[in-house]
Amino acid sequence: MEFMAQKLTSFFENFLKRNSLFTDKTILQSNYIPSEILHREEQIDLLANILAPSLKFEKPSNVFIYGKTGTGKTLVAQHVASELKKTADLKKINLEIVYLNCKLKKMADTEYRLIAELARFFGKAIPSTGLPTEDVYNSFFKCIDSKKQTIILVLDEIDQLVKKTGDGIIYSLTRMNSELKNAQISIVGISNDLMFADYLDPRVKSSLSEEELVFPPYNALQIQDILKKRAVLAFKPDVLDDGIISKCAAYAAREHGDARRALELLRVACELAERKNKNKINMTDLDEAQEKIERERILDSIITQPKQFQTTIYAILLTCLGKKPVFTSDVYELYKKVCLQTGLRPLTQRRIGDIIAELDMLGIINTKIISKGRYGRTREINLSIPINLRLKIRKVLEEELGLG
DNA sequence: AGGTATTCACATGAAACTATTCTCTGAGTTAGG
DNA sequence: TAACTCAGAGAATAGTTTCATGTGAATACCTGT
Repeated sequence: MEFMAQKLTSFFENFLKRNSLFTDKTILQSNYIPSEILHREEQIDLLANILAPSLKFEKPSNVFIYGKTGTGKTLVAQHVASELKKTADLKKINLEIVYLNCKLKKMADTEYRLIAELARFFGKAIPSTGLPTEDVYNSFFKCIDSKKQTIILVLDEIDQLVKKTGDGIIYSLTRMNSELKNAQISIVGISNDLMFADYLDPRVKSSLSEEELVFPPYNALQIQDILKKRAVLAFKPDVLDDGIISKCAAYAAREHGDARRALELLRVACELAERKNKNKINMTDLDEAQEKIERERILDSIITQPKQFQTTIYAILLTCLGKKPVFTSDVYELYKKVCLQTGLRPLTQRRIGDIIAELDMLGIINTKIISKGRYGRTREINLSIPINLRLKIRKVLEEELGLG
């Protein structure tokens, strides 16, 4: 005991003595807003031009921004918005910019919540439930029309909202302009899904995308630039071995140019190196970081799933141990048995089918709909969990579900 | 042999149901004047 | 009579169930040579 305590104390002492490889870790975190945004000059310019009329109290065109994850859409939108707001405040112009992420659960992922959130932004107290949506609309409407002002509404991940609840909200919002006497609203929609516009009603589509902005993926060189710039701020000099940044960039470029991922990779690699008491990062750290990120992603998404989902995953896991091609029915049979053991009320196959589809979305499994001709049509399910992780996940799930 | 038509075993859609959380409304109750 | 309490009606939402319809290609079934 004494010895252990001694050991711990000295560990902590060493920890403090150990010089960190970072000068400022926050620079590499995804919510950090850099002072200068690289390789997006064109988009920044365009967006600024589109929104600028608001400074003269002319209604800016609605804009539709799309590009894959990690291409800087949100960053650019927020940057332009905050600059615009600064100028407007300086010139005493009534301009409000509201940024809402439609994907955040319990925030703006339904029509009611979106409007409620907007109304709250303008100082109304709106309860989370109980009121008819219509009332909230009215309340919001009255509130913004009480004075002459321009409102720019930035809706991030708008595709999630529309997929879930339809395009009625956007329609109402765009139409609102013709009823407002004093105020005016413009919408900036941001979407990851390039095909998103196809789901929209043509009328909504044309009004939402009066202007369109496309964010192409970064290429490897551009990611390198971004990484280098941040690395200078985030790390102490000479921490990075030659080639680390370019390898990092190469990884990310392969993953459709996701800069966020490249930054995360770099950060995690550095943390690992630091923990090993090294004063430089090398390729091994990078590889380990890659693996760690993947592992945590999977483990985390599994642990946070509801019981029914976990049970389904467990059933898939076990079914996959046996034979090669695994179908929905196989999983369902095993799922029912597992439910019997855990005392969980089994859901219908219909529902399990949906759950399997959702797990596919999450990237925990891989499914493909195949036709077995005369013998029907079903999903072929594959686990996309690396083999060395499966045992661990199985144990975790057994614990979560209370299985012996 | 070559060409349709069937058929299977689910997928996929739509609507309706259940349960929970929370508001609003109005009837009934209470306390003070 | 004003203030308060409390039950009931009604909304929003998430997670399901029920019922209905869709679907790709391996087979079964023809057809005419």
